[in-house]
Formats: sequence, structure tokens, C-alpha cells
Amino acid sequence: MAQPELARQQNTQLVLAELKAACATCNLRELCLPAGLSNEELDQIEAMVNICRKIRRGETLYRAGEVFDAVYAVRSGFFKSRVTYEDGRDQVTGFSMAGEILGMDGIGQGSHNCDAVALEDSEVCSIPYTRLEELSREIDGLQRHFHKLMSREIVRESGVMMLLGVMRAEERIAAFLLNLSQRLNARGYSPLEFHLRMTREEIGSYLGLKLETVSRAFSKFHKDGLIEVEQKFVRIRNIEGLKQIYAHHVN
Amino acid sequence: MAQPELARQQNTQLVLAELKAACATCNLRELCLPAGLSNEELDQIEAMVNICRKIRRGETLYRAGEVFDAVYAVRSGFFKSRVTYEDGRDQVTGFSMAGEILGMDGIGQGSHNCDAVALEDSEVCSIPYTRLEELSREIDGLQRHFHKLMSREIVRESGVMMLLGVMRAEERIAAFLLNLSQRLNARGYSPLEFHLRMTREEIGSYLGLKLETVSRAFSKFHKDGLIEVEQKFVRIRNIEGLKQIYAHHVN
DNA sequence: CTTTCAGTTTGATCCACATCAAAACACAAA
DNA sequence: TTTGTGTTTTGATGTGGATCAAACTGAAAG
Repeated sequence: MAQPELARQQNTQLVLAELKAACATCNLRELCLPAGLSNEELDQIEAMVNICRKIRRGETLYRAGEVFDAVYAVRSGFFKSRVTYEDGRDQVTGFSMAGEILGMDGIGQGSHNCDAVALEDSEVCSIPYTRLEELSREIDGLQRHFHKLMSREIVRESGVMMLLGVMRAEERIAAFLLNLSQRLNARGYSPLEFHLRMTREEIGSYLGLKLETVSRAFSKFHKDGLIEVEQKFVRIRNIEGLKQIYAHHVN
Repeated sequence: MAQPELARQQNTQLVLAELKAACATCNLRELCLPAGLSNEELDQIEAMVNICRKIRRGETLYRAGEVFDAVYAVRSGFFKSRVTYEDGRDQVTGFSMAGEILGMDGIGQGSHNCDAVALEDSEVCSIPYTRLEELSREIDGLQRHFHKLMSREIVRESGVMMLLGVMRAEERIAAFLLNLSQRLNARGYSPLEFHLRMTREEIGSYLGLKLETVSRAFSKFHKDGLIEVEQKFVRIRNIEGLKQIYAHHVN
């Protein structure tokens, strides 16, 4: 009994499958790393991206401190990134969905700066960083797009700094819902109805609020006819109203 | 009288000087973009970095919305980066000192995301982005280092998210002082005595606090024998005490 | 010199959100 | 079915930092 248990523990951490990536037929192509490349270039990319890794809900794709050697494209599923502070306090620094790139924080110091935790069963394409470097020397479009992705991550984070630094609770939560809505829409999902993959506590951690405050804001928005919430299901009923909350500093 | 006034307004915005950069003899070399390159490689870099631009105190290096075409290395002086929100609220998102790179936020969308404002008379080396792209295809070390710089900016910002999201006022301010101290030390300045280039309000904006709170924390730290503050001059008297404040959640 | 002004300090008061507490709920395991 | 566990909601109370207000400082301008 001890042996299978041990084996399970080792295996559930990561399930590797040698799979040829099929960027050319992937419907996330235009959101993902190879956005805007030609068909020949896509072939080269595919040769680089050859490992599809499955991460089950609750498991980590990587952890802070681990050696960095690859970035990951989310193929399906949903992740949170979490930084843990020396004294145990932690903060969610981002949520990642299909087509988004994870792990760029590790390039600077050669080791990851945060944990990436799957919030549902997920699959990622693994992109070895040294190959990415080589290839982006050959393919201008790849280099440029990779730079753009890193730069957008910088801009995204300064947007979060704005949330945390100057907005009040309800503004932050409206902004959060609108951001999710917009990203889901870009992936062909309904921007008005969706399931939250994270808990109230994780939302709160991301927004610098306590879970009770998140819950109260949801209730308030419901009362005001802006949204319907039932557990993790959200329906936006008045998107303009939500936008006004976070655009006009309305109370 | 009207004419000189107009001319002054136009000129004070930016003073361009065609100067050969001298990365090879620059004492910021190891902190800056060309860190770790060979002498031959440095020659190539120098050919790329050929404009030294002076920005006077209070002027902007670039503004949000302007077309992005270059990143900048701070040669001397001090900058703040500032994001202004639609309704006029703004936040300082970072401070940059000699050897640091500014403007990487513009790559993603082709236009700058924030204003870069000089807090004292400053000089920057201008690095045209298309040249940087080309050259980093040829020089592996340059590509790698540029990626590291972008990645470190991502990590820096997630550190600020941590400040804003989970730390209390005095912790934020201790962390801020220690960060300044460490960066000045890396540049050969005293880590224990320095001049703040920014106002209490700018510190507060960066840390998500009001200027009064910053002032009170300084006073408290002074009372506790941790620092001496006189206007913009700071002397750290008990660096371990400061570290404990932000490492242990002490009140 | 005086005046002006931006920046800073300090005190008094307020309030948005945290904290504490308890109940309701969902869902899985026994 | 019960039991347990994690999540969410809601209410009551507390508090850290914001806000309001006033005085002070130093530097620059007249």
C-alpha cells in the first residue's frame, strides 16, 4: 500500500505526455505566443513546443524557487499565480486562462518568483526557454510577439497596482468582473454569463480585500440589479452600470 | 517677449544632443542594458545608443499615449513613472535611478502606458527599439539580458502588489526605504544616508498611502531610533530594526 | 528684509473595510 | 442518511489610515 501511495504522490505532481503541439490548428493561436506568424513559422514553433502537460485542480505547474527553464501556454483550464511572503502571508498576483503565457517571471533570476496553481484540471504547452530564445532570433515575429507579451504583463500589473493603490472595494470588484468578462469574450465565451473558477477569498487576495468584503460587494451589486450571483455562477445584467462604478468613482 | 517664451516652452520639453554613447567606459555598464557583454559587443551597442537626451526636473521623458519607439537607460538623475486614470486619479508606479531602463511598458501596445517624469535634472540614453530588436538577434547576451530586465520589472511589480495588497502602512514605508537603500548601495552610494528625490505625496502615491501617513511613519521611525529625517535627507540608524518591521509584521 | 508658496508635520475626527462571530449552504465521504 | 469540511453570507463591532484642519519650515521671489 505504501508504494502505490508514494507513486501517486510523485505522479500527481505532473503528468507529462510527449505530444506534438498543433499550433497551426489550435484555436487559441491568435491569442497565444505564435500570434501573427506564417504557416512555415508555425511549423518551427510546433517543433519547439512539444510537451503537453496536464495539471489537475489544486496542483502546481511550478513553485516559487524552482529552477526556471520554460514558459507555459495555457491550453485549457485556469490558473492562479501566488506569491508567498516570508512570514506566510500570501497574495494572488494574477489569474491565467487559455491562450495566456505563464512563467515569464522566472527569466530574470533563473528561478520562479511565484507558484502557479491550477484552479481546475488544466493543460499547458511547455515552451523551453532556451529554444524560445534561439527561435526568436530566427523569427522576427516571434521575438516581437514575445516582447509584447512580457510588456503587456508589465502593463497588466501596473493596472493592478492602480486597483490596489487608489480604488475602493466596489470599484476593484467591478473592474475585476469586467476584466474577466472581456477576456472570456475574446475567447469566444459569453461575456455576460460565466463561472468563477476561484473562491471569494482568492478574489479578495488578488484585489487586496477580505473575502467578506467581496461577498458583500456581490450582494450589493445583486441588490442594485447589476449582476446575478449564485455560488460561482455570475450573470452580468447591467454591464454599463458596472462600468460606471469603476469609471466614475460612484458610491 | 511672447516669442522667447514660446521657444522656451518648446525647447524645455526635450533637449536632444547627438552624442556617441560610451557604454564601454560608463560606470553603470554592469547595471544597465549591456551588462555582461564583451568589448566587441559593446562597440555594437554603442552604435545603437547614440542619443543622449537631457530632461530637466519636472519635465517628462514620455507621456502615456505617445508613440513608443525607444526604451531609455537612465544615465543620471531620477524619474518617477505615473499612470493617470480616466477620472484624474493617478498613481506613481515606480521610481527609476541611474542604470535602470525606462519605457518597456510601451512595447506591448506600441504606445506608452505611463508618464515618465524627471524628479531632478536627468540624462538618459535613448535606445531605438527596432535597433534593439535587430541587435538582440545578433548578440545572444543582449537578448538574454533584455529579457531579464523585462522579467525583473514583472517581478518588481508583483512585489509592489504585495506591498499594496497585504502590508500595513509602516511595513510599506520600511520596505520602501530599504529598497532605496539597497539600490543606492548597488550604485556605490551610501546605503545609510541619502536624499529622497520625491515628495511625501509621491511616496504615498507609490505605496497607496496619503502623504500624512508617510509623514507620521517617518516621525514614528525617528522616535523609535530607526532613522533620522530632515526634509528630504534620510539617515538610517538601525537598518535591522527597519528590516524587522517589514519582515515580521511588527506593530 | 518680507512675502509667498510648496511641502511637511501634527492633532482631531471619521469611515471604509477588517475582524469577529454565527448561521446557511454545497458537496463529498462514510 | 449522517457527518464533515470548505465556502459563502450576513450581522455587529473595531480600527488603521483617510480626511479635515491648522501650524510650521525652508527656499525662492520680490
